[in-house]
Amino acid sequence: MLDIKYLRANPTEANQRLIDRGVEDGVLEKLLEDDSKRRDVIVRVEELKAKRNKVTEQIAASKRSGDVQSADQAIADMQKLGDEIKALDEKLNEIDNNVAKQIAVLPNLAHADVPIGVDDTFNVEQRKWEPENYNGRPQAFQEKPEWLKAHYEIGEDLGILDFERGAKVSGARFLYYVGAGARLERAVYNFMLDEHQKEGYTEILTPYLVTHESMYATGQYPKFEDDAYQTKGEPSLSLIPTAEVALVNWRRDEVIPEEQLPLKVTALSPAFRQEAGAAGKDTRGLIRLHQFNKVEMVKFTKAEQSYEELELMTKDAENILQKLELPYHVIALSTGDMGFGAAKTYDIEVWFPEQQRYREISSVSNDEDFQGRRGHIQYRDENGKLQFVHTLNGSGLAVGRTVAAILENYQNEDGSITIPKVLQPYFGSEKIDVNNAK
RNA sequence: GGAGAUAUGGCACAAUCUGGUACUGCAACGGACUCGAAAUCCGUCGAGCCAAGUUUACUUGGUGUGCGGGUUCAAAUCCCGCUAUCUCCUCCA
Repeated sequence: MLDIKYLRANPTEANQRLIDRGVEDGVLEKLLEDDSKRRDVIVRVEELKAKRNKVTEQIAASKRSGDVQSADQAIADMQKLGDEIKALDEKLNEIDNNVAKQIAVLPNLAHADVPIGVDDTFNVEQRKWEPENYNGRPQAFQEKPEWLKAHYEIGEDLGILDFERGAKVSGARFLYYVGAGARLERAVYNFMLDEHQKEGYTEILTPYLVTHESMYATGQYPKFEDDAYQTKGEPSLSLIPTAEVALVNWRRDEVIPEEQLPLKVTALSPAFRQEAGAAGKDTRGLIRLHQFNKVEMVKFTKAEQSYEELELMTKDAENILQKLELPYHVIALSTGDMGFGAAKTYDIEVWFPEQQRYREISSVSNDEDFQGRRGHIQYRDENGKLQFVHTLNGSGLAVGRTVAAILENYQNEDGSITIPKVLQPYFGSEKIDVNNAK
């Protein structure tokens, strides 16, 4: 949520920054008009309430002193005032809700660093990384050999990814991992969690169903309600679209002791997404599923340290790819390509040799105080004043996409898969063989 | 799922039956005593949120007794609904 005081004080600047984030011109103007109406009503109703409080005190005093007559007179006078207050309160309530609704759907403002642009063509590459030693693989398969297969073909040929039965049981965009496939997935997320723990993140296991209030605090609701799965009945719960929701809300409505900041947590969870609006995109393979595993990192930080921590968190995600020896690059997202709550985002994209292109495998964002404000997550600064924490979130990494990247980058001409060195202790062997993929 | 109990400042609690400035203690903060500290004494102390005014820190008003409603001139107190916690029963991994 944006700070209404900032919007009031800097309407022109705020309007331009909102336009950069894809908000229509005029939306802010309407909001500020209603906000001004709101304050007019507050002034009026508070005057009346102050009067009522005074008279009520007098009534109490009269009754104590036994002056029943003047008390009765005052009570009769106050009846009308009570009705007025009630009517104004109702009106104020209506305006309040109206203003709250308008501000709830405004995205976060972008940090000054962020490239301005309407879509992903304005993103800017920050750096590129390739392993020195490809374990005997042709370098990034930049000249694509004829035998090179897409990850889903390898997976199906080896019998370790079963998309067909996934579709039978749950529909499109679901799958079964079988044997070595399931084990590889487990090796990957165990490796990731261990790495993050070494960097000081506390491992958390979270609920996967959360209230609408939680979805509001992290910014999924009310604007993106169609993207989530919800349970029937009261209260309706939402399946988390990312562990970020469960991790950030962990400390909702709390004041975090300053000395605990930055507070770093990590969690493995399935992520459930309707993928509304992605029909026909990435229909094959592990790239875009309704349910996928992801290891997520979240940080709660003080305001002045959040950008430094954003760089560090990005490095923590990159560290995983470097140890897995997978080529990637880091890009800074433009104002038009960032998510709703982000003030600045780096995407990490990993090389898929069969597609001959980079695909997103991690997204690391600083939301500044956007979520802290929505979810009332605070800390006391050195002056003892309450401040909203800054929150950061990043995939570290999407597990399914990592498995896909390993299958494509580590495939051999005979159809077998070499297991990346760092995963071998987790996986239990060095290879997935063609004839023995269990 | 059924029954009962509980929810009040940072903490512990009183006021709830019988509506009328939310008690007290601890902690915290300021001061006195002291070379200094402890003890003692005096004083302050409802966090937060909203608004107005002076301008950066205050002042005033509103709100604030788990949450949401209702009754009333007035609600911690009466009425309705909800949530969480505890106990018992039931069920279960």
